[in-house]
Amino acid sequence: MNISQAAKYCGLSSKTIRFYEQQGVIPPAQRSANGYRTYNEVQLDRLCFIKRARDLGFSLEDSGSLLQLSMMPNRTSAQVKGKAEKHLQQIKDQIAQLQSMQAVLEAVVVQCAGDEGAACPILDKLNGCEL
Amino acid sequence: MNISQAAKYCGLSSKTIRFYEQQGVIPPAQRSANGYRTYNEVQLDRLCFIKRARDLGFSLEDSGSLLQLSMMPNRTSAQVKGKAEKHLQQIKDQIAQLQSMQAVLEAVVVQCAGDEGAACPILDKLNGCEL
DNA sequence: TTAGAGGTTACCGTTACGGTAAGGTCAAGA
DNA sequence: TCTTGACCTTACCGTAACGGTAACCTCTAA
Repeated sequence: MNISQAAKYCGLSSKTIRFYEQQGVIPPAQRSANGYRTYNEVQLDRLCFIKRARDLGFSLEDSGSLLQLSMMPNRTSAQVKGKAEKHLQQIKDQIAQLQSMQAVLEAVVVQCAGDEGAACPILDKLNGCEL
Repeated sequence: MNISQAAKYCGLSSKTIRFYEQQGVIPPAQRSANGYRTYNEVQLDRLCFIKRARDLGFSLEDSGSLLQLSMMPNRTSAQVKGKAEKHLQQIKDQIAQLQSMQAVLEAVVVQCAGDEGAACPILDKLNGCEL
């Protein structure tokens, strides 16, 4: 299986797969006689694993670590859970931060006429006026 | 007022202020005889404006555009509201995405024993097992 | 034979800074 | 006066996770 087929199968781009390989997130793909990368089921599974971890917001480095753990029989679920919980907390923090931005923005957008006039509560807010 | 004092006043770093100037987000600061940047109230206000916009999640480019609008008497509040609403929508999208990650992660973290065993629902999930 | 599709490496650009280096400036103490 | 430390300057590298582009090779079908 060529790289573009593997990419389509996993929902990645060819460039992304090469990048993962170059970063050491996945082991180097085997090459056929013409130098093209080839992928078998095991490699496909690894790619999909990384894709799923990335979709859950894990960093590429963490995704690689999780893949390593997944392949180690002597791992402990505590190791994995630790990483997952840490990541989960980061997500919660991000959500909280975004929600506070959202609250301020919504409050101020509602008050803005959005017409041809120059008066604007949004700019007032950014200028430090309390309102 | 020197750059580090201005930085402290606005809650920025000196490097960040220099970066903003170099990016054209704020006009170049005046220099005293020794070549040091100096800041007066007007410049401080601009810096704080950018800081507040950044704190609301606006990109540096958008923050600069908003500052431009703020200084233009012939602006319309519709221009500002348009940018704010677009940004607000992006924030909402980000929150939704993070929340879906959070839901999956929480569901799977709860099921993980987090002990010395190798069995791990988190890795199962990443390996594509439905559970 | 040739065109087009797909493969390869390599390098630049993105965002918003932080880190570090190499050097000039200023105020205060010995 | 000398020095020391804190502050300023510019300039360049690194970050995360790719996408874009160039220059070139390889395969397949008409």
